[in-house]
Amino acid sequence: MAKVTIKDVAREAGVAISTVSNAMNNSNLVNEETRAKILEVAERLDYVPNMNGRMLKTKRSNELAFLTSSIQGDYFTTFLGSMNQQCNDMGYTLNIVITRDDDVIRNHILGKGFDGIFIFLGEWFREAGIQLLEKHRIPAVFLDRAYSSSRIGSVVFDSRRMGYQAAKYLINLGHRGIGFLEGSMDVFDGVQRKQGYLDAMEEYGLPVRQEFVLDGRFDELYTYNAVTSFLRRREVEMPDAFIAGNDLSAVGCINALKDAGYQVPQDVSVVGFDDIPVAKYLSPKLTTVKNPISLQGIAAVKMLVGIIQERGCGRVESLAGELLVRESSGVMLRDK
Amino acid sequence: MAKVTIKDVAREAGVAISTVSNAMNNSNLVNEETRAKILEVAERLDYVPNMNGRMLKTKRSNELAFLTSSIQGDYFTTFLGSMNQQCNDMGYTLNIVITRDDDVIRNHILGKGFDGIFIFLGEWFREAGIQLLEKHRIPAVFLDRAYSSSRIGSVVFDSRRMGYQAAKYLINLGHRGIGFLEGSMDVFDGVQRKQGYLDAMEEYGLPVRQEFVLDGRFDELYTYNAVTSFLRRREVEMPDAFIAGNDLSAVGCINALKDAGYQVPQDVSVVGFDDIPVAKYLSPKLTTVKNPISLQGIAAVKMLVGIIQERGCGRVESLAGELLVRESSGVMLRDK
DNA sequence: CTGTTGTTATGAAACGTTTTTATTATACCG
DNA sequence: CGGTATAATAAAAACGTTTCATAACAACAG
Repeated sequence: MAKVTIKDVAREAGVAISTVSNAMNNSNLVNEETRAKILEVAERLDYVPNMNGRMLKTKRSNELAFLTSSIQGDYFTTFLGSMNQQCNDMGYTLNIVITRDDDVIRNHILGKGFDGIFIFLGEWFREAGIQLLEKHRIPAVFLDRAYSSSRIGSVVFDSRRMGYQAAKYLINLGHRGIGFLEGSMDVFDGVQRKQGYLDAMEEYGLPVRQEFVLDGRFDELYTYNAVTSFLRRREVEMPDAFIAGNDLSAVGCINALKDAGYQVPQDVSVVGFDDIPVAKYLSPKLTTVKNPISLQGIAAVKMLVGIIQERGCGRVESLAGELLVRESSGVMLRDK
Repeated sequence: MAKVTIKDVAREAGVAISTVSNAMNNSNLVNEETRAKILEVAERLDYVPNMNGRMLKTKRSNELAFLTSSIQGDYFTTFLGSMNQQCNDMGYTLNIVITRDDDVIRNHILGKGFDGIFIFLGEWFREAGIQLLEKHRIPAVFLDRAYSSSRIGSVVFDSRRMGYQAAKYLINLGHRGIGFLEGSMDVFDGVQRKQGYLDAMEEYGLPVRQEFVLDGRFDELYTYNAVTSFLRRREVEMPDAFIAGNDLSAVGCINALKDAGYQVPQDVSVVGFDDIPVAKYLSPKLTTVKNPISLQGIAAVKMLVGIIQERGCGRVESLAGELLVRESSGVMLRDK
């Protein structure tokens, strides 16, 4: 069955297509009786306006795009759930596009007519992309970096502050040799969390021992291997605590410690980031910094819509988290 | 900066717009020299063809839609990851749309010009939706029900067979009073898994005791409550095993049993469905039926693209799973 | 010199809308 | 009854593409 267009409706209802258009768009230019007739016909024929035709004319789509390099893990789904809901509440449809391809990214930014773009592409989105956004004045909000201009904003988790707080918490427990399992250094949160940790160590006059800073890449297995090989080098002194770049990394770390015969938290405390759903089922239950992902998503939508509707302009919004003390940390007292 | 169109490129390159179009679409109608010039200009101006204009003409978008009522949980992200990859490999872009709204569904089916649709809407998609697809001959593949016609197919997990196998496994261990924690009865997998369980019970001549069949709704908390209140009714005899509709439900069940003082699997065996990532971290590690989600996603994409390109027609494809025996089942011997 | 063929480039129509402008019908007023 | 304001509808242009028919031009055969 051929696609039914506004013409079909017009013919069937015996009016001009402009009248159908007006009737469908609730214009008050059309007689109530005529409108009723038209709506009845439209309903009967399953008429749905062709979005391409419409957008070509109106230049507004009420569609937002979420460009992301991945949706694996609870982190992303939490994000997407809250953002999708908030978009709907504000009258927009969210299109989620998983890609790492420059051309696909370009097409979505320039060719699809989205009203605005959320960007969570990490290393897959670089300077050239920002130039493109700026040059063509595309409203955008970053979720994984801090950048702002008149039409571009960011909503980020204040990883630096929370990294600082996590370290301070361990220091106050009496820990002194605190190691850090850094995430990816080309990711905003990776850099910031580490910086927060360094801030705290410096504030308390504690030396940062380079051999206590391992590369964990936000990955469970990678961290497991890194910690295991670290532990094998028996000549090095042991840290009495680890801050991991995220919860997955913390899990890898704990498993490596256990497998090497250490007890968590009796021998070593471990703190993670994010509070993924499993965190509280692990044994020991994971002490972690809760990431207000849903709130971040909602704030991002509000900001982007604000920019689109010219009610606001781009800025960097930084959200605090919350340290959840569970079982993987905290045993050590000052006297150990 | 105003959006740059094919006209701008044409003017700048000193050719007609039809020539630009031909040059961009690799037609061999255009002189190599001219094409080079045009591509250079297009690149310089950041020209990206407007998809709406293009689709209006061509009626092909190379875009597929995935309509889903939710993306919470590893189940969906696994799906989406594999499907997205497969779509890209086959030259399509996947648009993920989370919705439960009839109008949004209608608009996406009829108004956006998708080449085809994946549907995972459960109870949010009913008979009227199928009628719409059929009437307008929209290629579609269901992932959560078995339906087929010339332009519509399904790729489903063979839940019935696996429900049967799970029950048979428990029966062979010596279990006789096997309970079932049913999922949602308006979901394909919910119905099928239960049916498989009933098949096995019947085959082995075991009576199905209605009071052993509880409503778990695929939900951890809901199941926890259901099992807890079941256990409180002390007059009823205890089942010696439970098959849960999915892993979440199994987790709720195990927690309820533990909290009531029972041991798993010493007192009661529990088997789940899906093999969610946490399954192997739980204590006891969960015995479950692995759901070949990625394969299902890939098969679905292949089927939909086949229908679109008229290389195949709709049918029901049913994928087997695999029983993973871990720690939450298996202790009982015939002599208990 | 005419007609044919092949290669490139162009002009114009079409896709399905919205929107602006024009047309028609109706009612009202002096 | 002529004129004018008002309401309802229609016609036409425009949005950015693709595509098809046509044009321009050269080369070449007869």
